Amino acid sequence: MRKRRGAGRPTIADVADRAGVSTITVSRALRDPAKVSEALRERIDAAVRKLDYVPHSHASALASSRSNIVGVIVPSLTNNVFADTLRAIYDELEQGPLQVQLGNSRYVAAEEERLIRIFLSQRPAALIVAGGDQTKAARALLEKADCPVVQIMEVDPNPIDMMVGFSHFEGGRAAGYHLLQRGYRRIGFIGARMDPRSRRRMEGFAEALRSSGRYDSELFMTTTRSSSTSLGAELIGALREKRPDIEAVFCNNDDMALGVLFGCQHAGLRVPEDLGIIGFNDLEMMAAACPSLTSIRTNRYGIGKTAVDMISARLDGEGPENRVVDLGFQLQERQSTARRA
Amino acid sequence: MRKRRGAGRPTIADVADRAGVSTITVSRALRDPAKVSEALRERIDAAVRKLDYVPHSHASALASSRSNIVGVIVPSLTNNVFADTLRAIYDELEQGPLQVQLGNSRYVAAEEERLIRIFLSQRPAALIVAGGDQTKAARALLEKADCPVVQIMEVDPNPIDMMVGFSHFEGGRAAGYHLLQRGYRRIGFIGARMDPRSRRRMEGFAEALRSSGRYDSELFMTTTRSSSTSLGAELIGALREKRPDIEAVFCNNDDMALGVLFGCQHAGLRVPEDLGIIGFNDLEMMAAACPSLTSIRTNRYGIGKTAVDMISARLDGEGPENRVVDLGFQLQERQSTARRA
DNA sequence: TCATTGTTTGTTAGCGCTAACATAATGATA
DNA sequence: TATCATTATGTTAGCGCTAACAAACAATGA
Repeated sequence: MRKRRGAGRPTIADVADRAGVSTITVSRALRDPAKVSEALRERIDAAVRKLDYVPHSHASALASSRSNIVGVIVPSLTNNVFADTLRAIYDELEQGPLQVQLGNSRYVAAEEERLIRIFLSQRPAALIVAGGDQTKAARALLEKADCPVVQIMEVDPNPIDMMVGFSHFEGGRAAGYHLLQRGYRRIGFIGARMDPRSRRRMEGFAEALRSSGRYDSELFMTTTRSSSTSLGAELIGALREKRPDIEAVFCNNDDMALGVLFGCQHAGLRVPEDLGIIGFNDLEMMAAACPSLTSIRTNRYGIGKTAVDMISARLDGEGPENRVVDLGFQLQERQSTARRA
Repeated sequence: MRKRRGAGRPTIADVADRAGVSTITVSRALRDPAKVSEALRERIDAAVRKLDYVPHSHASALASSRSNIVGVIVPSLTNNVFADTLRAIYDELEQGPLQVQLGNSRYVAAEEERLIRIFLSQRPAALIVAGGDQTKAARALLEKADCPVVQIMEVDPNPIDMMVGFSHFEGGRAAGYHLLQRGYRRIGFIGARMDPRSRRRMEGFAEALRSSGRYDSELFMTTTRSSSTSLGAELIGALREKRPDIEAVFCNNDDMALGVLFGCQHAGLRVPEDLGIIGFNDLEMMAAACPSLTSIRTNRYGIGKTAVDMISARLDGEGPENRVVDLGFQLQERQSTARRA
């Protein structure tokens, strides 16, 4: 006799035998209990517990051409911004039958496209991708994917399917208005990485300054290097060397803002008297810093939670109420911009 | 005729037809090209490219009882320490055929055990878990798992299978010796979360102080709350209230150390003159801070990279050279402990 | 009473792939 | 040349599950 493979763990057939029913009834009892009578359901549940049965997800995926995997593609694993959103996704998803599969696109659109291909080849239950700047090919793939797709971190009137986030342009603009309102006049911008979302923040910021005739491109300094605290310190140094008259600066994220603060302290500058600082995202340390740092607070955990809610609603057959959800942002005013206007 | 399911994407049979060979030959050509002759291999490769064929991982996993998934279980997604290690794992793994599946145990041993069960039920190619403090049941499961298992972040003479990390006890001890050597006398400890690794750091630290007769339990303050910058500021305030004579403090991680710095600045204390500060991990911002912060540097990226190397070696049939790899740590002396001894 | 509808359970045939065995082709050896 | 070992390819039978169809049964109503 030919050797049996993979023997060992109990299968759905073992459960069916023990409960005295057919395998399909077990399958139904596990996936959609309402389809099975009370009596059988109880016998099946007992058998499952007794045998310590765990469904074989690969077999299920093969038979149904539908896996229990939710693919999540983010551009960075080290950026705290995504960490909070990921945490929410895991918190929400790990309770149900769905599993997270995480991909790291490293801020490279082609890499994102490659990951989308790989994930789609596994027939995911749903897909979550960051932002709205996919390649044409990637967008086409996602549009014809027969699973829910949620774009996170941004809002856009033309989502691929669903979207939850906030307007980076408006966030940047709010930062600009705040500095203007505080009476700062020579206002600059420091940005690292300059991915599409950072760019939109910068554009919103520039727009605000322009509306008051205060836009000065010489005070804008960007780099494609990845953001870090030391880079923030370095760039404010370079910017002040070029333009010692700078009065305030908006940083494209909080790490950079913290670095600017440290740079000022090393240079003996007073914040906010000599330089006003505003960051973006409002990470936890911003409130603790000395002086505390003004920032634009974003609801990163809420974005992850909402994305999963949207997916769940769709999988349960209810369309979500809105295909695009704007979770907004709030200005957190703190000492670093508290100059007497 | 009964409706066919899942039609659509090309299967291995389509590739086989086009290349004029059997399916098993295609399967072999893709998994182990050396087993197939040059001529066929080329025809198969051409067919694969032409059809844009992507293997169906679930079908493969089902047939072979072996998936291409490497399960990774970490206690936190927001802790930067794990972010660096995860990044390394992704960097190394995403080049090959293996996929990462990430689980978040939230520092709860029972949750870790649950995740281990789920992951093992998918017959992973390998498993990476943080630390050496699994529940008995979890350890038993991992010991009889028929896949490579790597414990990361720590070293221990009795690994489940393989291990890469460093000694937290020694790291803590090094911090203690450093403060003693700098001439600090009333030396304290601030720790949040107090997971097993933090506890070992504290024990090593206490050991160092004891060896000089400088251990004072009143100067040790811990909490199970999760670590954050604001918590660091809060705890140093509480500690100084109790013992205003404290001269230096070791924080169980860098976030806490940064918070202590901010707390001192808010209170008008000079660092390092009034209070010496040393952290743990040496995150990027430590060098940028003002004053720059002393820390124990750990090789987090290297840990992830080594873990994957060990797995690859094992999967390629070569055992790794050593089952336990100690990547060590280095003291990074900076301004925050630069008191004239 | 019997057709009609809905509900519950079962039978069958795969999903796409690979392990195990089988066989053909090739080379080495006596 | 016959024999054996080796390599290259093929045939067959599942892996564990679920979609589609089928059948049995109960409830309903004219």
